[in-house]
Formats: sequence, structure tokens, C-alpha cells
Amino acid sequence: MKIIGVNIKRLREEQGITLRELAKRLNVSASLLSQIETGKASPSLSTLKNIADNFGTTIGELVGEGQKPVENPVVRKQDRKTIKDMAKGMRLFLLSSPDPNKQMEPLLFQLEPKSSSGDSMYKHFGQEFILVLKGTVEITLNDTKYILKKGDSIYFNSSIPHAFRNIDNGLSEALWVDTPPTF
Amino acid sequence: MKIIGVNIKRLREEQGITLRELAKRLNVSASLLSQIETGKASPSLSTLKNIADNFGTTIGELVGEGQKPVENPVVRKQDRKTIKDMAKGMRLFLLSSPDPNKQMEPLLFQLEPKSSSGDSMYKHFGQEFILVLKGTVEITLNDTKYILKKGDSIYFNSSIPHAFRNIDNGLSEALWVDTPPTF
DNA sequence: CCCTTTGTCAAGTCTTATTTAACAAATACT
DNA sequence: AGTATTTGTTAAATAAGACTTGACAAAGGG
Repeated sequence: MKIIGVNIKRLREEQGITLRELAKRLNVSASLLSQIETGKASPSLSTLKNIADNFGTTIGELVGEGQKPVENPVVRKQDRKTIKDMAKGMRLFLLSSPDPNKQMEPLLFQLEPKSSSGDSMYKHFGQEFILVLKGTVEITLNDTKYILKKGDSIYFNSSIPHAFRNIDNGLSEALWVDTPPTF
Repeated sequence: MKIIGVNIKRLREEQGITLRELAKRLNVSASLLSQIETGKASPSLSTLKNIADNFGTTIGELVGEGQKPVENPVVRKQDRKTIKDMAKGMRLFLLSSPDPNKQMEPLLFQLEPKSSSGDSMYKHFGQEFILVLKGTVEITLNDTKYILKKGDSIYFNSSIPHAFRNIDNGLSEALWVDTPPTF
């Protein structure tokens, strides 16, 4: 995990602070920090957490999750890939090219009148964000139902059982971003 | 970091696999895995990486970054908070309530004709996703310029120097999600 | 009932994270 | 110039704790 050291060093130098100074803040020896930055030692989780906190970042960032370059950044409207086998009357469009390094998964979904995500509720790791672009969507979190009209948005943890349903007479459309990617 | 063990145990049980079986796959003793799951020991980074890989997830998820419940999930169109002090002619609306546990930051930005993000380019940790909802936006990654029309989207690493500019005669509007949150 | 399988615990081993102390190279001060 | 002070790095020693072994009780399964 050499990337850890590189990231730490970069953050440190961005703040223009010295290795010894950072070591003091973290309550570790300058030597250890040097070894970590040069990849000669691997920090314990607790010191890694300290480092992340100190820089206001996360362990995930430090270990380089989702750091690698993403190719083919742009997806044109007409080139969107579709995902089919979901619930009936529901269309899903990928708004980004598949890439294992992506942290987020942006999707556009279209719901025919009366269509829904099905009877069982979803529940998984990560978080989700939904912005309604057209129509009206009912979103259920646990037992609570939220009615979202065009322009309304919602943000929740995917570990909360969730489901959604089009309650508009016409087509409903929403942008959906979740993390981590599932497709 | 007791949360690590809880997450691992949950993932393991979701797969319906036994503690000993998982231990074998990871090349560690069942005892160690038990101690980790019950929070009596903290895994080294290398074994934690193995665990994350095994479940097709990330270290970040395992350490519980962005797992805690999010309150007040819904943001109504009329209740959106605005961020001002950005570049001139540029308006930013928060599409989610501030929450330190959020992994993503969904924003709506409106660009007056000829407005841009400024002369210097942005460069920071994380990733970004942009979907153009109205008008035409020019996005620069390193030296490459991309013209995005309504419905086009782009996904890139924030560590790539980036900037954007409205090249439409009218107002341009785009949805912008980045990770981790900066506001 | 016996036999296997489940997860956990105590005690020991051993890797390795971390410290101490010294080093050369660079910067600052006089 | 020279003399400190500060920079990051390294070797060796230490201490912490990750990890193993082996045994245990509880819970099925035959």
C-alpha cells in the first residue's frame, strides 16, 4: 500500500507543514511518519484514522480507493447504456462508463405510470441521492413515505430499507446517484 | 473501531458463509477473524484489504465511513440553500442537508451567460459527476475541453485539474455531484 | 445419543508498528 | 566563509498487538 504514503505526503506538503510538525500533531515519532510516507512501514488502523482526521479526509481516500484515472469521462445523451431486467415499466440509463474505480454510480431512471421498484425493499451498503426531474415519485424509507415532485431531492443511507413508486399519471423521471457503484 | 467487525460479520452472514470458511478464504485463523468481528482485535491494513476485496467492497465502507444515519433526507425545491461567494454569475444550490457522514455532495449550479469557474483550475481529492440539465457547458480537464449539451454527463477524478464555463447564450444549468462533500 | 460444526476465549508466538538515536543534506544565521 | 538549526531518512532496539494454537461450551444433525 505504497499509495498511502504518497497521499499523506501530498496532503502534508499542500498544507506546507513539516514532517516533524505533523508527527507531533499525530503523537507519533517523526521517524515513523517518514517510514510511512516512504512506504517502508504500514500504519496501524488507529494511526491511519488519526491521519485522516487531521487532514479532514477519510481512510478510504488515503488508501487510494477511487483515485485511479477514469477513462472516457463523457457520456452523451444518445449514447446512454440501458439496464433492462429491473422492475416492469422502469427504465434505467447509465450516466457514466463502467469503471471499477468509480465511487459513485449516476443513473437516470424513467418510471412508467404505476410502475414501482417491486414489493420487496432494497437494502445494501452505501448511500443514495435522488433528484426528481419530471413527474412525481413516492419514496419509502423504512415505514415513512415521501412524495417528491419535480425539483425535490432526497439523500439517505442504502442500509435503510427503501423502495420507490411512480404516482404520477404520466412518465416520471429522476436522477439517481448511489455509492458505491452496483452496476 | 468496533464498527469494522460489525460490518464484516454482517457481510459474512449476508453471504450465508461460516466464520471458519471465510477465515480459510482469507488465509487467517478462525480465531483471529472472530476477534476482529467482536472488536477484540484490529486487523492490519493488509488483511483488511483482503477482507474488502473478498466482499467486493472497500476499506472505506468497512471502517464505516458514511454509514451513520442521515437525518432530514428530503430537500424541497423551494427550500434549497444557496452558496454565494463562488465565481461571478454562478449560483450553487445544495440538494442535500449538511451532514458530516455524507459521502456525496449533490449540487445544482446555474451559470449565467459567459460566466465560468474562474481562471485557475480546481484540483482536489475525490471524484465528480456532472449532468447538464439546460444549456451548454464547456468543461476542461487538464488541457482537454469537452462541450456538454443538455443530457450529456461527465465523470472524472477531482485530482485532474478542472474548470468549467457556460458557452450558451442563455442560462445553463447542471447537476453536480462530488465526493467527498466539500460544503 | 454421538459426532460434527458453530463461535469464542486464554495463552502463547511472532510479526511489525513504533521509538530512539544518529546520520547527511539543506537552509538560516552571524 | 563558517556554524547552527532544521530538514527528511535510516539502523537498530523495543514494545505493542496482530495472529496462531489448542481447547472450550453451545447448538444442531445423524
